[in-house]
Amino acid sequence: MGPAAPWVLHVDLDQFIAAVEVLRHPELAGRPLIVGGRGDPTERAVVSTASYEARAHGVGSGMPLRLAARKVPDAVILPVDAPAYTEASEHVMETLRGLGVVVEVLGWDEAFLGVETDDPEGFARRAQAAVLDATDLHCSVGIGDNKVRAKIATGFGKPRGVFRLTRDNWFDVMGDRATIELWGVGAKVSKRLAAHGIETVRQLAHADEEVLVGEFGPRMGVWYGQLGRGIGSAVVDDSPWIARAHSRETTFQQNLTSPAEVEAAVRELAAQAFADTVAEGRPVFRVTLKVRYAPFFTQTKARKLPAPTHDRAEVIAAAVTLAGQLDPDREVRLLGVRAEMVMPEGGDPVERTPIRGRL
DNA sequence: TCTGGGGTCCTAGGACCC
DNA sequence: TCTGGGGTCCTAGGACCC
Repeated sequence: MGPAAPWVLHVDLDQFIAAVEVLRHPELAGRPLIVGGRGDPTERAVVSTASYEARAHGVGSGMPLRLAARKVPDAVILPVDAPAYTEASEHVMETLRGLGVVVEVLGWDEAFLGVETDDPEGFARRAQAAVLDATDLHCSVGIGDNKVRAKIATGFGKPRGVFRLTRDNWFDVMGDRATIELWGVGAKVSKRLAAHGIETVRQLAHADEEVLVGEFGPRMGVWYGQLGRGIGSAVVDDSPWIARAHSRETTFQQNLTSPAEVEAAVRELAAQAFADTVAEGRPVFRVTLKVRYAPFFTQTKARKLPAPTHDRAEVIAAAVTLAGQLDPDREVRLLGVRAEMVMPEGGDPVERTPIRGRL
C-alpha cells in the first residue's frame, strides 16, 4: 500500500454564533434567535447570525436588524458578544489541532484541515465527534481535492453533514449552478459575467480567457476561469496570521452634519486604529479614510505617509487632513479609518502573496 | 427593507521619470 | 510641431469574504 492520499477538509460550525448563545441560554433552544448589533432592532445594525428557526422566516446574515425584527416579531434578539465567540472558537480550533493535522483558521467558525488519509469521510466524522464532545457545537465538513472544492462542498453538507467535491463530480454538482454560487463571485461579478452570456459554472469553465481578462483584468480574469473549473490551491498553511492593516469604523445612529463633528470622530477612530497597530509593534505607512454619505454613497481617500511611522500624532494628522477633503455639504452616516502596516520584513503589504492567488 | 464592522486583494488612471 | 514607449509610484475606488 502506498502513502495515504492528501485531502483538504473544510470545517464550518453550524449557525455558530446562535449556537454559542444557546449553550449559554439553554431556554432559547428551538426558538427563533437573532444576534446582531447591540441587540436593539431600532438601531442601525445588521444580523450577524440567525438560528435555523429564524432563517425559516427569511432572516439571514447581513440583513438589517430592523427588517429582521419585523419579519420575526417573536424572535429573541441578542447583542453580539465577540469575546464569547472568540473563546468558543479557540476551543474548537484547539480541538481540531488535537487531531494531529494542519489547521488553517479562516474565521471564528471555519478552518481548513490538511489531512493525509484514505478515508476522508471517516476522518470528517471523527472531527465532528471530537468538536461536539469538546464544545457541544455541531459542524459540517466539506471534503475536497483543493480548498475551493472543500469550501464549496461544506454548503452541501449542512447541517451536521459531510460532502465530498472533487474533480470527479465537480461538473455534476456545480456545472448547472449559477456563477454566484462560487466562493469569490458576488452579485456584481455574476452580473458582469451574465453580460457576456456566462450564467453557469460550466459556461464560466469554458469561457474564453481573453474575454475574462478583457473584462476583469489579468489576474482576476484568469482566476475566475479557474474558479469555474474548481481549480485552486491545495496547500493548507497553519502559519500564524499577520494582519496587513487595522481599521475602525462606526455607523452613526444620527448622521453627522458639521465638519467639526466629522473631525472629532475621525480623530477618535484614527487613535483607535493606531492603537491596534502599535500593539503589534509595527509602523503605519498609509492611512485610509472611508466615508459613507447619506444616502448610500461610499468614498475612500488614502494618504501615504512620508515614511513609516510609530508617531500617533502623525497618523491622526494624516486622517484629519483626509477628513478636510470631504464634501462639507453632505451628511455623513459612516466613518472608517484604516491604518496599513509595514510588514515585519519591511515589504509593502500590497506586494504580499494574495490570498486569492493561493486558493 | 434599508443596508455593520473587520478584513482581504485587484484595477484604473494620472503623475512622473527616462 | 507633434509627440514614442516603458516603467514606477500614488490615489481612488471596486469587489469579495466572514
